[in-house]
This record gives sequence, structure tokens and C-alpha cells, in this order.
Amino acid sequence: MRRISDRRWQPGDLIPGEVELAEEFGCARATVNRALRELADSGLLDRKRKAGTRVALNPVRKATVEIPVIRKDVEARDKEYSFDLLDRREVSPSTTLQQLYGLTQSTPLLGLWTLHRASGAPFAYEERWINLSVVPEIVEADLVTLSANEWLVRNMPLSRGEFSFSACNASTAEAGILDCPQGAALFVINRSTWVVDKPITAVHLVYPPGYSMKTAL
Amino acid sequence: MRRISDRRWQPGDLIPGEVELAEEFGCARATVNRALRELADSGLLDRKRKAGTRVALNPVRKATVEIPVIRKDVEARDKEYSFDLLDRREVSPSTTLQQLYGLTQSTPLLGLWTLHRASGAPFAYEERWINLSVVPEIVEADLVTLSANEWLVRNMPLSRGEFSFSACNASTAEAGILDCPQGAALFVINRSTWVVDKPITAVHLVYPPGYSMKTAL
DNA sequence: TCAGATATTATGTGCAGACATAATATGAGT
DNA sequence: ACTCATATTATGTCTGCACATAATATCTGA
Repeated sequence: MRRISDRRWQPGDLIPGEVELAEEFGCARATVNRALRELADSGLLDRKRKAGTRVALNPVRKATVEIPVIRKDVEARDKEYSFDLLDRREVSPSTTLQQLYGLTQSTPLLGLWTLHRASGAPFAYEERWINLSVVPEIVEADLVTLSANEWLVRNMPLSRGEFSFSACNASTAEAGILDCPQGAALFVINRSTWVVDKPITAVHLVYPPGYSMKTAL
Repeated sequence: MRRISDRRWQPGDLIPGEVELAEEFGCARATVNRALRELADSGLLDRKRKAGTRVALNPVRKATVEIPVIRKDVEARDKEYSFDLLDRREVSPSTTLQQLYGLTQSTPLLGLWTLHRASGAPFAYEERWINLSVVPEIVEADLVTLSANEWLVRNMPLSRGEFSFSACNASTAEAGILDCPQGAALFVINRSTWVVDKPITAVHLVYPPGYSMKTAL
């Protein structure tokens, strides 16, 4: 790492092989291997069998973002977490949802509209749809004391997910809920999770002006 | 991983020790160790010496976001990348920049205002400040053929960086440049990079409406 | 009963050696 | 000069063993 950062090994350079480095540093090849593997995982090196290991040409491109579990996010800011379940009803998927997740009009969904608060102040507004044909049990759950997110984490097998981050202008409704001017730029996170290939839940999270998601590398 | 995802090992459970798993799977402890270490790195397990390994209670979703190297980002969308250097001049740091990076009013900065295009259409608008007291050579560089970002990657040692993602309303100027309505919600990436503890460059990237940054798992 | 010293134990990290695999380099044959 | 098979080689992965370290459990003595 030091040799990359002080440019003794420049981007694109072929670095010595594992055996050679092991000799130089007086350690086993397994140790060199682990070091190089970790650097490659973090995006600093490119490795190919037989071809050798090269310093990555465009190094800084993978940053790990911690996807906020909202309660933790709020507590990390030393605020008290609470949430209001604004609405909850069974719905049919909108055409948008049908297309995105390959649902039919008859798939029963549980829609939840939640306002998350940090010490009382609006922190994020969440619209969520849960696929009742896969998780029928959740209609029995008391989602007022335990958030839907935590219920799913505790009761559903681990699932693959997709996230997207974007921006949108506050609708009149969102402005009212988040206590901000209509049209204000809101930070948006969309999340979808599947179990195997069955869609479980889609979440649309909207943060009031001023929110920013930070990460370091 | 399968045992976690099908809930045979539930969140909070203490899983068998490495030796035990090694016996069960008929492999060496080092192999089990690597598997468990990788699962712990990805946030699925919590490990503590002597205490043992537990399934993580809140699977901290660590998504790796690929920080867009804009040219790659555009090319990945099958568009042709180009950029216009709208303005370039030496400036003094604004009070905001002074505070953020601990600069004095006399620190010379090179300011660059760039519009990145995808097949001609505005793709992102970039405001960048480069600390000339650290990188004086860059004033000599021809930043019209090679973007400042790529110049820095090629000529500066690897640096640590911070990113933040947020949203803002388009100013009149931004609206004109990005060809969108004034006040439209724009996706914003702020990036700062340091070498050791000297600030090198600060970048403010603004994407027109519709842009979203995606990531999986 | 309790504090402090000691033993135990699961993970953390390391070593040396082995075979697997993919990509390249080489050489034979046309 | 070109194609195809073969040899080489760097990384990928694994085994089996060893010691380090931190956290817990146990024991000892007042």
C-alpha cells in the first residue's frame, strides 16, 4: 500500500510476484497472498492468473456505503428515534410496481406509509409495499411497536437487494409531512429486496433538505 | 451463508467454533477461518475472540458503491463522453472552503468549472477547486484534452477521500448549464481528497433530474 | 464474600508445502 | 507465416500445524 501511495509502484505497473515479495518481506506466500488479495478487493490492485498483479489504473472507485438502518442512523446522531405509521392498507400494485417487479394486478400488497422522526423532527418519510403473496404472516404483525423493516429482518431469510440513490422535488404531500417547502430537493433512496427471485418489499425513502449520506475512503 | 439465509442460524445465534466447522465440512481451520472472516467483513457475522461467532443482529448492509469516474460512467451507458471546460481561473477560497479544509484566505486555488456530456447531452456539472500550494504543477497542464480528475489520478499519490451524497435545487446558473428547470431536484456528490493531511481537491458534482446511482446487495 | 491472579478457549495471524487453474509463452507441424 | 498443441508460470485455493491475543471462566487467598 505504501509503495502504491508514494508512487514507487505506479498505476499500471506490474508488481513482483508473490514468491518474490514473500522472500523480500521474509514471510510466507500465504501472507503476501492475503495482503494482495485484500488490496485487490479494495480496488487498488488488478490481479490475473499467470499475467501477474498490476496497480489499478483508476484506483478510487469502490466506496462502501453503510445502508442506513434508520433507527441506528438516528441514534448515531444522538437523537431519539420514533416513528408514526401514517397509513396502512392493502392495495393492488400500481402499473409502475407491476412492471418493475413483474407482478400481476391481482398480487395483494400491504402498503405502509411511515414517518420516521429524530427527537420529534421529521427525519425520513417512507413508502413501503410488501408482497403479501410471499409474506402473508405480516398482516398479523403489530407494526406500530416494531417497524416493518425490523419485522422483516427478524422473520425473513436474508435476501438480495438493490438500491438506488437519487433526488426529487417534494410533492405537496411530502412537503407537508416532512415540513419543508413544496418543490424542495429531497434525497431519495429506493430499495427493493428479493428472496431468491420473489419480490418481497419495495421501499421509497425520502429525506428532507439538508440530509446527506457520507462515506470515506 | 446458506444457514444464515434459511434461518437455521438465526440473528444473534452463536454458531459452532472454527475447529468444529472444519471437522463438519471436512476442511482445514484456515479455510473455515477465511469463510467466516469474509462473512464478517460483509457484515453478516460478528466475531469476538474467545466469545465466539454470532449471526449479526442487524445485518449492516454494506453496499459497495462504485464512485463514478465520469468518463467510465458515460461510456458504460454506451454514450460518447466529452466535456467542456467552461471556466478556469485562480481564486481564493470562499469562507465555506476555508472552514471545511482549514485553508487561509491566501491559499491559492485553481477553480475549474466543467460540463460533462454524454453524446452531447449534459451529463453532470462539476465545480472543482485544486489546492495550488500542494499541486502547483497543474497550472501548466493542458486540462482541455485530459480532465483534471485524470491528471490528478496520474500525477498525485493515492489519497484518502470523503464522499457525500445529497440533493439540491437547481440554481438559475445550474439550470441553464444542465438544461433543466430552475429549482429542479439535482443529485449531488461532494468529494474531497487529501494527501496525508493536506487537502488536494474538492469537487462538487451536480447531476440533472433523472440521474440515479444504483448498487446491488 | 469478593478481589485479584491464573487457566482456558475461540478467534487472529502466521508458517511451509501442495495442487488447481487460467493465461501466456513456446515449439512443432503444416 | 500461421495454427494448434504443449509447457510454463503466477495466482487461487487448500491442508495442517503453530503461536498470539483477548475475553471469559475458574481458582485462590484474605
